[in-house]
Amino acid sequence: VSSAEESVKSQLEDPCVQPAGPESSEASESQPDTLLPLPVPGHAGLSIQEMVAMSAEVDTYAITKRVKEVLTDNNLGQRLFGERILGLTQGSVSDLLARPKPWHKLSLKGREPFVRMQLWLNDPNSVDRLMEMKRLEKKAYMKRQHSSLSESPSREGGVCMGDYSRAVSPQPIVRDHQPQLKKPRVVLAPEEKEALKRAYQQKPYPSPKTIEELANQLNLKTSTVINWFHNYRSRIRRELFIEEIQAAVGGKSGADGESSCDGAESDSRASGLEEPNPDEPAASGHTDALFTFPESSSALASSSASSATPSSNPRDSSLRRKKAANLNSIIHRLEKAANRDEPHEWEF
DNA sequence: TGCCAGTCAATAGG
DNA sequence: CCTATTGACTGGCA
Repeated sequence: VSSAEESVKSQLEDPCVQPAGPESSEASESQPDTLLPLPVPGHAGLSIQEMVAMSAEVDTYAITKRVKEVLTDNNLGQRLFGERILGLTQGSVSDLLARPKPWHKLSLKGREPFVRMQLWLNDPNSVDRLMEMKRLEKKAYMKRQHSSLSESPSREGGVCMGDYSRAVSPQPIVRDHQPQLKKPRVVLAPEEKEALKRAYQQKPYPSPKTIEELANQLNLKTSTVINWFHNYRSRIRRELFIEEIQAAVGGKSGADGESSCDGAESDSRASGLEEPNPDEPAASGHTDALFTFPESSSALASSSASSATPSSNPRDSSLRRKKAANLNSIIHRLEKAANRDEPHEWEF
C-alpha cells in the first residue's frame, strides 16, 4: 500500500519559479545546452549534484510515469526534453523513461536525471518553457530550410546537433567512399544473437578463450562479442530490477509474500531482451552449464514478426532461463568473491 | 584487466 | 518528425 504519492523530499520542492531571465538563446539554432551545467536555477546556488546527494528516496517509476504523461499530453518529444532538460540524447531518454532503475540501485550519477525530472515536474512553468523552446527550434529550422533554397549547399556551422544531411542531397546510394571515419555500426543478425544468447545461457561470463571461439564461429570481432556480453548482462540485470519494481507496485492486497528466494514474478512486459521465439531445432548441445532448464521447445519457428499468439503465455520459459542465467551470474560473483578463479563446475 | 553503470548515436519502425 | 533498440565507448573501481 505504501507506494508514494509525492515521495518527494522537501528539498526538491520548488515554489520559486525562475524568472525566465534574459532568454536570448536564439538565432544560433540548436545551441547545445542552455542550462545543463548545473547551478540549479532557483536553488541558492546548489548544484544538481549536491541536490542529488541530499535528496532522499525517490520513486523513479512514478517520476518517469508522470514525465511521460506530461510530455505526451503536451506534444513534447523526448529529444527536446532530453537535450534541454536532462542533457541527454533521445535514445537515452527513451530508455530511461521506459525502464527506470529503482532509486536504491542507482549510482549518484544515475540519479541525476531523475532529480532533474523531479525538479522539472515541480516547476509550474516547465511545460510552457519547453514549448517555447520547441517553437523557437521550429522557427530556426524553417529559417534554415528557407535559406538553403537560395544558395549552394549551406553547411551549417552548428555543433552537429540536429543535422540531417539528407533528403534532397543527390546521393543515390550510400556507397560510402568516405574515409571510414564512420564505422558502419555492426548489426547482428537474428541468428547471431540467438547463438550469443545460447552461449550466455551456458556461461554468462565466458572466458577470453570462449569469447575468442565464439567470435570465430560467428565471424565477429572479439570486441563485438565482449561488448555484446557486457550489454546483455547489464540489460538482463535491469530487466530484473524492473520486475522487482512492478512486483512492488503491483499487488497491494495482503502481503505479497513470495516464498521463493527471489521475489520477481509478475508479468514483465515485453522487453527487447525477449526473443520472439528462441528454440533452435537442433540445440542439442546444451548439456553442461551450471543450470539449464529443459523448457519444452515448441515448433513455431516463426522467424520474427511475432505478435501472433493472441492469447498464450509466450514468456515464462524465457523468464525461467533468465533466472537460470542470473543464478549462474550470482555464482560467478560468489566465486570471484571467494577468490576462486575459473568459474568451473561446482558440485551441487 | 575485467566488470559495471551510464550514455551516445546510428538505425529501424511508425 | 518521433520513439525504441542496441553495439560501442567512457570513466570508475578493484
